[in-house]
Amino acid sequence: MERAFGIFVDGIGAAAATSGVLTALQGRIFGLLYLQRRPLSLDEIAAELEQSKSNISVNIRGLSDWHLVRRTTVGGSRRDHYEAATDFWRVMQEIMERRFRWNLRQVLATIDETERAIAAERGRAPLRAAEREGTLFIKTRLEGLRAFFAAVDAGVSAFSSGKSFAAETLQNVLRLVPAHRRQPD
Amino acid sequence: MERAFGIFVDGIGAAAATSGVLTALQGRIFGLLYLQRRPLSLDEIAAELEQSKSNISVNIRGLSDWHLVRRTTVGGSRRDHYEAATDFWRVMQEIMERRFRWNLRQVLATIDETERAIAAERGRAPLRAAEREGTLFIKTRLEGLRAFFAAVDAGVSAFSSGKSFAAETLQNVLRLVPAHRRQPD
DNA sequence: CAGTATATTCAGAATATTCTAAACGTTAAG
DNA sequence: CTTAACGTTTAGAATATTCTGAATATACTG
Repeated sequence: MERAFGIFVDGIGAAAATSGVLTALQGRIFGLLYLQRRPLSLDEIAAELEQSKSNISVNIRGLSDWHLVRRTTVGGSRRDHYEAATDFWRVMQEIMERRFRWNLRQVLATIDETERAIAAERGRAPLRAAEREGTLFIKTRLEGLRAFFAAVDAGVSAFSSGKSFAAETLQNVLRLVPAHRRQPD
Repeated sequence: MERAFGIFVDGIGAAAATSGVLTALQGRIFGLLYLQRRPLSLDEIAAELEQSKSNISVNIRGLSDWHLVRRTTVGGSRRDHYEAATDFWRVMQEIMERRFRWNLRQVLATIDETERAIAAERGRAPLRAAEREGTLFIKTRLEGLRAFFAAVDAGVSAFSSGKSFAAETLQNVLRLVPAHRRQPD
């Protein structure tokens, strides 16, 4: 049984490490708790995974943030105990909202900032013909990027609030952008 | 204009850094190329971003892998030149297939391995009653995890091959697992 | 074929991340 | 009120990642 536990804990750890959301240790903590019938204390987790208690403490907070682990209180002990959550749908929603969509909006915000900077710049210097042409190109590019990211954002929003969402919707958005921006390849 | 460029390049770089898919530098390379009307050479990119050519070389390969950048050849020069791709749908498909689904399958493979290890272990030692009960619990947990990840994998597959996909489908999978595994919270 | 222009690989430097152990703060028990 | 049992913060050690410049490989030019 020891062997099987190790395989699971390390396997989930490895998957977590490449997820872009959790660290390897967070994956291992979750793996350990998930196969446990009772909540474990910080010290038990630290001993089992051969890590310092402080490291477990800080990493488990991240897991709680994603609702992958919950803190419970166990009778007869004043230690905090933790158990794995099993509502994976909730976890997924949380990640989509707080990570994925946040990331999409970073891009949208950057596009806005860039356009404001262009407008400010234009006000200052006189505009020659060649420059105006260049600015138009850039604006078109920015709009193309915005269209895509806004569509994905809307799609993720719809999905995570339970609505159906078709890939086609996204692809339609792409069809609306000027042809010169698309490439065959 | 300098100013606006910088904002865009760094903004996309920052977004890329937290995407879990690209590094900050890869984001900046893409940002730079995306606002360019003509392909740039490695040296031009290196100069613009103040990085060594070798670093650009290695990072741009990653961008090509995701189809975010394409290598072209420019008349009159024998340098490789690069331009930003604009088929973001394709990029997304690529990431979903080669990154996201690959990650999901890592988890599914770990579950398989774990179950095989349990079976092997059981063959060796004699099985006491308490142990059999414990094994049942673990198997149930593994099945719950598998159900979720398999459903997400199927969903992503459907989505990226253009079919519609409803969140509901996923949530239905969850409803099928034993009640004791779900938690109110 | 020799020479030059280019991209890539690689060893080690620079930097960022993760981890530990000690210090600190807080709460409960005696 | 004092002490012990915790969890958290923090400074620095350990480790991993990213970046550079030199060495190497590749391919074009004459």
